[in-house]
Amino acid sequence: MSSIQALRGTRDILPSESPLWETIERLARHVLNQFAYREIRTPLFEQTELFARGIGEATDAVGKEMYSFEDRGGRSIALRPEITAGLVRAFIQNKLFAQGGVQRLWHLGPAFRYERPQAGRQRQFHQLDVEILGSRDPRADVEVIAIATQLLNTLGLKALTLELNSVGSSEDRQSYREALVRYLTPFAHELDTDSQDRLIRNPLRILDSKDKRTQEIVTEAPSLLDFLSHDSQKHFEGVQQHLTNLGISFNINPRLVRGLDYYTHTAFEIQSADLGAQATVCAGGRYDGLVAQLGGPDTPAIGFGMGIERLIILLEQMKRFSTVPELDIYFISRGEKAELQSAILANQLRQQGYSVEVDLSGSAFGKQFKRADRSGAVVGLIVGDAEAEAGKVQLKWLGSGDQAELSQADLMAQAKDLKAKIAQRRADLA
RNA sequence: GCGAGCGUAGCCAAGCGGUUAAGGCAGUGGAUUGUGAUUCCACCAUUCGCGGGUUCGAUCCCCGUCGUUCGCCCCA
Repeated sequence: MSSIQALRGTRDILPSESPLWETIERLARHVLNQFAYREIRTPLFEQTELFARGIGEATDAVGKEMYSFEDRGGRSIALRPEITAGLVRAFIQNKLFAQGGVQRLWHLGPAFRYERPQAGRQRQFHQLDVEILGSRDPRADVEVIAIATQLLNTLGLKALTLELNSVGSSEDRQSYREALVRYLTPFAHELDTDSQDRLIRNPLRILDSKDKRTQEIVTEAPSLLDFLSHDSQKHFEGVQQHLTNLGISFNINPRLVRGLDYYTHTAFEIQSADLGAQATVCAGGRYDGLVAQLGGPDTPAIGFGMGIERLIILLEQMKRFSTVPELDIYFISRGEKAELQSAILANQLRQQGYSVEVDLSGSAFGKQFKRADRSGAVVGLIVGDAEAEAGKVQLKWLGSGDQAELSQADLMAQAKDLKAKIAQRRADLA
């Protein structure tokens, strides 16, 4: 145990898991392309102040969970606890607003929070972040939701629910907050201790308390939806209308409250029952004030973050994706001359577009065949002393065991043919 | 930050106070200098996360510590 371990809450993504990550990344890229979103890559760390100002000093993500430190120049730096703030900073700094119209952006990468790890939660975790800046139109809200649902559908995930709410403008929320506190204060001593604390710090969060008694009290509480201004209400109705038009079903949840300060109007979460305590795979909302708050021009925006690790948990439960690499050819050779020849042939075949693995062990043919079998290759090419002398090679179909000898020159001459046959063989198996 | 469970090989594990620390998978070598999911044999933990304590004796009991898992808080 004296060897160095990965830090708590961090994890290695091993070769057995990385194909799943690649699948998610590939499909995400594809769907985002369909929606005309463009990738942006921003730094993993930023000035601490960006997060303090953008996300909110009082939020847990910033107040107690941020990895912040002083660099060698005495600047206060933080690893990003989420992606939106940095993306908005880049939007402002690079004056992307000057290109007019709306900007559709996405980014996939790690974020960091100093929390106790548990199911679906790590200190370094990955998020797909999708944002559309410059539109107040409810269709923009629905567009990002449509991206999320299409991506999840493409991955084959079922049994997810879209929870939808509007938290209104900051004025709406302010008046609601007062009404809520007015209602709850007489019950203060009956609330669970966490909620008593929240009554002062962040009353809206009491709405989704897990405590039974608190839940009972909250059922009778005034509803946020009754405090929406006319405009807020109209926007919310627009969102619902467009969702319905697109055939995306949703569940209005007046208790859905987002954790970060910058949200306004639309708030949504996509949840799964199969994730344990962290049910949310994807969460987002509108943040019309954030860009201005960070020093940019007044720009409405909406987006979401999707937790890749949580997605992976769901996909692994389905066991739908293969983790076996696609290997065409496995080279078996023994003897100095044979090993030399097979190295050359392997390289030529790679240049022809094959994926080729060469057995380097020099061990008995029996062992090499065993490894060839397990490698998942379709074809085994064997060069021993006899073949090396005669300039030949044994071509073996590892599935059926059929084997034929041909000259190395013929092998290369028929390389195109072979490729079609390998594809055919693989299709037959699938 | 708080609560609970668990740490025996690369993986899955049995043992729960007496000293040879089961078994399975994987791996390596061999039976078989050249043909693979069959079979057989051998090898693979001076040691049970780490430190301390109790005991004649501790993988097993106690304390601490680290890690891990699940939950709370919070969140993707």
